[in-house]
Amino acid sequence: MRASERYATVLGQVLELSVLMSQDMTQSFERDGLTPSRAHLLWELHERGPSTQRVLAEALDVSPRNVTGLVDGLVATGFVTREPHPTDRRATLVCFTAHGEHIAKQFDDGRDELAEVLFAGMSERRLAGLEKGLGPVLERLRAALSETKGERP
Amino acid sequence: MRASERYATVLGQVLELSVLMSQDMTQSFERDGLTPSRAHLLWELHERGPSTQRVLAEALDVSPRNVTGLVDGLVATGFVTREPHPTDRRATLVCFTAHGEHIAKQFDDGRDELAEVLFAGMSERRLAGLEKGLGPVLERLRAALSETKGERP
DNA sequence: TATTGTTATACTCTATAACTATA
DNA sequence: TATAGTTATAGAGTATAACAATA
Repeated sequence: MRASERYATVLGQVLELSVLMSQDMTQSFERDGLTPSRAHLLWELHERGPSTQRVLAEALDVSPRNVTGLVDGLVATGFVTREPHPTDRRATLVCFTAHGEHIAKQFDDGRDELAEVLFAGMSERRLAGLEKGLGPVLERLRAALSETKGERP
Repeated sequence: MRASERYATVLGQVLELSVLMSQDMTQSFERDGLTPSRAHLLWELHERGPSTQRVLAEALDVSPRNVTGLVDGLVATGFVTREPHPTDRRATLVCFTAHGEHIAKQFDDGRDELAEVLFAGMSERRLAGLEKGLGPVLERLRAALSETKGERP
């Protein structure tokens, strides 16, 4: 098989994988009454602990105004609260409620379950091959994206 | 390395890949003044040739009303036209303009470029490893998704 | 003066339900 | 009666710009 054909085959797999993963993610979020964007915010909050909206806006690469809306929704549905920032009276700290914390922890479990679904019973050799193949692909994709992002300031 | 650790590593790669791919797709679409959803419609139209909105709605897994809006936008920006269906006067055929056709063909080129970015210079062996690793992952993910989809009728 | 978050406004994507014209 | 596409309505996600309170 020629290289260009192999490229097309593997790229097809990568593209399908990307589509299916995003479907899978979306479905898991909906399970808990969350939208994808709100779940993403919860995930970042889980990673960082109580954060200002400014920090969340940067983490999500989204406008501050947008974070206002997402946090509004999460407050209304009982996932997070807005607490006063201890030293900066302009800022608010977004914090988990007990329920929000619980759901966020389930994200970790969901990840483990997904890993089990995808890889259970795969040989160590096959897994290593996958890892070594994906590594350079990711590096190149990261590089390509940061280039094109830098091009438009 | 234990299997569960390997799982976590590879799953991390897969998740990042999925996020980066969707970023890459989004950026390429924007390049031509398109939104992601409209570009997706164009892609399906490119695959199928002139199609009714009903067919597009099913292909995109989206409501007929939504297709009306997407086609409205694409007509307004000169990518497609609505033509009368030759035998069914209820239906309209969505067809490319010359400009739309041209952009849709560029999608194919973009795919080739992306393949080049991701895989150029990779050994045949590494590529084969990647392909053989991704195959079963995709199968399992497809199966998992069709299961959960079937669960909620 | 600069930063945090908000209000104001607008556009895209999405859905369901009711309706028109046709099959 | 069923289907193709529309109007009507609604909600989420996104953005920019102007503004208040605070740093």
